[in-house]
Amino acid sequence: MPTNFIQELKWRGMIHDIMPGTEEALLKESVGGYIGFDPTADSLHIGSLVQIMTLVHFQKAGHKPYALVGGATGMVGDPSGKSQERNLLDETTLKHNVECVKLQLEKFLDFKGENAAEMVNNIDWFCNLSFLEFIRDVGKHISVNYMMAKDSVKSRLETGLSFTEFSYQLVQGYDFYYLNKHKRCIVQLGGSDQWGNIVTGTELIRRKGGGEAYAVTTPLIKKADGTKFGKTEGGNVWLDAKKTSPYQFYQYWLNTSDDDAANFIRIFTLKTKKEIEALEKEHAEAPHLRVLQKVLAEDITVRVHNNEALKTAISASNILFGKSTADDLKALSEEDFFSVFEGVPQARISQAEFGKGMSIVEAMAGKTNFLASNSEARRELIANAISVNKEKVDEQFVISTENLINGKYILLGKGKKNNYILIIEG
RNA sequence: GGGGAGAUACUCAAGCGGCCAACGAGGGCAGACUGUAAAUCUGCUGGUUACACCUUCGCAGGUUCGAAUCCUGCUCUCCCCA
Repeated sequence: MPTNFIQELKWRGMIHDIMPGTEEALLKESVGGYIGFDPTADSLHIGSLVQIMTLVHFQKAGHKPYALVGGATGMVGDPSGKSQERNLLDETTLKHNVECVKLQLEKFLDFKGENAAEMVNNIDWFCNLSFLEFIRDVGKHISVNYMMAKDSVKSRLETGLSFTEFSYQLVQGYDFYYLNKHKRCIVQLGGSDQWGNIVTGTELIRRKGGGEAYAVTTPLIKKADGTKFGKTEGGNVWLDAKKTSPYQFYQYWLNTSDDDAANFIRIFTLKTKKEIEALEKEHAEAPHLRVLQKVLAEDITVRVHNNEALKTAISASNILFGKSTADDLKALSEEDFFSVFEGVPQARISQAEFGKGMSIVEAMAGKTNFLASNSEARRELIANAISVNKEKVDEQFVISTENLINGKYILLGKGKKNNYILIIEG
């Protein structure tokens, strides 16, 4: 007997829109449900984490989750939320992306047991479907008028969209139909921008076979300060450790504002209502300890990466933001040093170039490009923002061999949050 | 087709012959405070071999001792009338 999936999402604030009858249908018996992931890059980013969590909850409620990687839909391009026609990815890149995304998704779901998760790729049912078959069997059931009424299409009529993007909703709709017919998939989940596409699917299922089909969408995640969720100056926050190091990943969550932390912990962790309320109380009593942010960051980092990565991220954070000194830095073994500072920008300079020493300005800008120009380095030095091995320095400072840790590397810093490692190669 | 307005640094927006590397606001960065927060206060926000020099105010020329500011042409944008 399944538990109440919809109520679970509701108290977590994860429901934007829901089709009438969905809750009842999901309570009757264990069924299948799916979410599609776009292979637009070779890694998912934390925006997709909402969708992943929805699938996780779906499975926990006793249903069978299907994670669909859009090998076929990726070839078409979803116009939803896009103001311009997209460029198509070539097939090789697409294949590569599909494989990468698949591997990432596999981490989160349980592929064993009665309601084991399943990975599907829509290229498998599209590759043998001919164009004529498609427009006869699928296109015949959905009117152009209906398709044009969708926001994703309507908002593009002024600027234009290709037939390819226009057809997208039919392609995605067919996915739903296919999974509904072959895998007993009765609900499609997704972000709120997917509502239109999902509904085309339920419509197709009803018209083509009279089957039952439902839809649930999650809200777009917003931050209280109005900036985009999941973005930093450096770009997206990725799930791939090669693109966003576990340290940066951990830091992103740790820096969640008080206003957002309570929402995020509901959405991105599996903590129960009781646990979360207790944490909120604790946080309210001692806000400076930032219990919510810490639990949030730890929980997600462990699930996306692993325990080991979390440990390193925490120790890196303690060293960079805690009370540690130059001596603590020097006490780290070389291996620890580099694993702690993985993901921190690095530059290498030859022994010859370093010579007996190097001015701090050259080390920050001229020779390394950590900062855009020597002028900027000077400005920051005057503002007392630059540190060498955690100690503030002034413009006169010259880095000498004595400052090098283990004789070969050194930690430079600008302000509280920017660190750079300079390595002298022998 | 006719008439008018405009194009200034990341964005908005002053300046209309020398005092302009260019007011101000936003954004960004940093300092203080703090909780690696918010709010607040302060400084910075073209480059360099730095009390000077160099490159910048749509593009290309010109006038002048000297122009972002004046003239000519070009490109683009907006508005009004038909």
